[in-house]
Amino acid sequence: MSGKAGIKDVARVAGVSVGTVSNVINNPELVSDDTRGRVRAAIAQLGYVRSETARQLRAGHSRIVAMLVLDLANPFFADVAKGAERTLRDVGLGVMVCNSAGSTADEADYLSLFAEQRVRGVLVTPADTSGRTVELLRARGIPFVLVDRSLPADQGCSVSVDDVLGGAMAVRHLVSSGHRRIAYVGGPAHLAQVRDRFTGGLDAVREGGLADDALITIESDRPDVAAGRDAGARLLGMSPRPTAVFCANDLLALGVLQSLYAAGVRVPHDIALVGYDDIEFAAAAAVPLTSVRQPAARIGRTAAELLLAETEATADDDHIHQRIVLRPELVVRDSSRRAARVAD
Amino acid sequence: MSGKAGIKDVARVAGVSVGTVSNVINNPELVSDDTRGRVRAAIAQLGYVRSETARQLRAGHSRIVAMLVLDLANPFFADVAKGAERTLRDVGLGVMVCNSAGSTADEADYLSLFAEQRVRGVLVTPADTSGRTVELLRARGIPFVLVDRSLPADQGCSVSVDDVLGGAMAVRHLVSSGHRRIAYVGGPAHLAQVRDRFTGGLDAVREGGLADDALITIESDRPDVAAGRDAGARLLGMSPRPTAVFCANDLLALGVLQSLYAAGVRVPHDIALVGYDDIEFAAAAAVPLTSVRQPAARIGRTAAELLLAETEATADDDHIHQRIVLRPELVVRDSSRRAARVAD
DNA sequence: CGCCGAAATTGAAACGTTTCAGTGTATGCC
DNA sequence: GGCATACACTGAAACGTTTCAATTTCGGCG
Repeated sequence: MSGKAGIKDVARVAGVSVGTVSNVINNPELVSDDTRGRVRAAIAQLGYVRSETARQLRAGHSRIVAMLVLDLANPFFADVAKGAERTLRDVGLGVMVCNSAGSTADEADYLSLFAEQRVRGVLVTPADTSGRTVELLRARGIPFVLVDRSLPADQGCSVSVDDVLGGAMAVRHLVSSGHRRIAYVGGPAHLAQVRDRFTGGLDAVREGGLADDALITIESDRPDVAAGRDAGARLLGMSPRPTAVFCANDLLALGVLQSLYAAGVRVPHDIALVGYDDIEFAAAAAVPLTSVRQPAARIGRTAAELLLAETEATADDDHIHQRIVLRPELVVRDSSRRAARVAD
Repeated sequence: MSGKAGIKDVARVAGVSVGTVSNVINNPELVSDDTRGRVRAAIAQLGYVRSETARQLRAGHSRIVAMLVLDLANPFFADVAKGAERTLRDVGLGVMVCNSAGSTADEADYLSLFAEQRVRGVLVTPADTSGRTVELLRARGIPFVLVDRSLPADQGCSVSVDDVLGGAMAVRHLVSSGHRRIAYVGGPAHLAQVRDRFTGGLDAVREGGLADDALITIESDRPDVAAGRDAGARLLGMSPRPTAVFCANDLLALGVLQSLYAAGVRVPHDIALVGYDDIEFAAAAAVPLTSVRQPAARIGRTAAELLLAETEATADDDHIHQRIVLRPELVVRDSSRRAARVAD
């Protein structure tokens, strides 16, 4: 009895036409009080639920925005998703969060699914680095916004964070705390983010009047905790040993911390440590971690707003793509505090 | 040109009827090689993408399964979602992950959205504890499976983990390592999971021939890192001090660890520590954390399978609801190892 | 040579909405 | 009383598929 009632059934029970029922739902002010009451009663009685499917068919597009992230288990993306979700729900759009897990094939599968679903738009952090994903979306005419990646403004909207600035903030903090030998633990070098953060770090070193080799790179092959542990081990073997470490993300920093702790090296007493991303667990580490915060929720919100603007643009050309670059924020915690105190 | 082509356009270009085009897509073996070729060419030429929307309208339900979780940022749910996603994608269903953030109101909103979308089914961890959510789903005839919550088998399918057993495993481990005073740090007592884990712990204590007061409860108001820090502070003030701590989840344990570390109390040398959930960061802690692992991906997979079974049941009564309770697993790491060595 | 059945193809109905040009029906004005 | 006007409501078309009964085509067989 419940899943089956359609607008026609409601119309019959209320003794009106289907058009009137539709108006009661979508334009109540067009209908007389009396009729409206009868129709609402019929709806309640039948347990009628409007079929969004049929509605979409007529409208030509759905009320759903798809979000495709690299890793659902990464707290950063979870926060971005939350931010986007709130904004989109406020305007009545549903959000479908999907996980490409970094796989180009899965990403392509999802893009097909989205096209078939006629989603309203897509928020995406592409796994594919060749630009084919962006190309495909444009070719299919699906509005999209790149998240945590940037794109020349003529090619589409994007929201990213200034990684060069973030790297500079981290290293500037360490330099001004008196550190003169700083290790940079970075994930695979082919990632733009890893390179940008290094570039920023180098800027800060020079700014502080130090030579370039005050910043020593320790390259890790993956950006995770295990790789951080390895990097920590290598760090301990260096001589002279750096007095501070800047990691390209918090997972690496947590790994380094683990190594140092196991070896009895105290943080920040012996070595200061700075991470990147400020994931929830940065504050939860045994030594609360200084980190460069990515404004994750804000990224999500901004991306959602850009997508809405693009969606609402009536003519193709009355929308101007935007490339938004947000500022990160340095959150200083215990892991880098001692040196600061000494320097003061 | 791309987003606009319909099946009729394809039919016109290929010089066949719409029925034939549909057959090429859905039942290729019914169509002659020649025609099939022409139709496929037309599809490619026009960039035709089938409208899942129209398809759903005819079929009466969509190809999407909704998943409603309590907290997307919680790695546990992210893993559950991943497990479910894989299983469902293998049978061609899309997954829409939504986040109720524990809000009953948001949950209700999403349920309405799902009903309007005519989703194929719902995997849900209800924020609502009154059972109204389950009632609503049943009333609307939407197939559902409860995740990480259990339900009498006559009321619906559910997949949960045996929390009493998990608590017992953790405490048994500590008791057999020689601990005689064990603190239990638990979140708000009204949560069934918090109580169950305590019950299991008590079982283990008795089993070990100890008095009930060998397990001392430290109640925290929330299950997060900050609350864990508070609990750690209280723990340090106790006299005589427990030699081991069992926390109702890993976040609490990480908070406790932070307190202990700050106070110079060594883990596991001075105090052994066991968490619950085995989130990714348990292994990443400064002292890798012993924890009771919830088989998150397996929960997701199992729930998806149950939902599929329910969906595929043709008659209402040819499906028997199942209540599946999975076994947790104790993962021993450094945070509880020393005592074990001593006891051996 | 005509008929039959199988294979291939067709064309229209149906799915549940929204939209819109019309049809009534009071109301107010001259 | 006649007429314009606003208002309330109607009914059918359209959205893009799938499905299925009906039709055409064709080779083979009696």
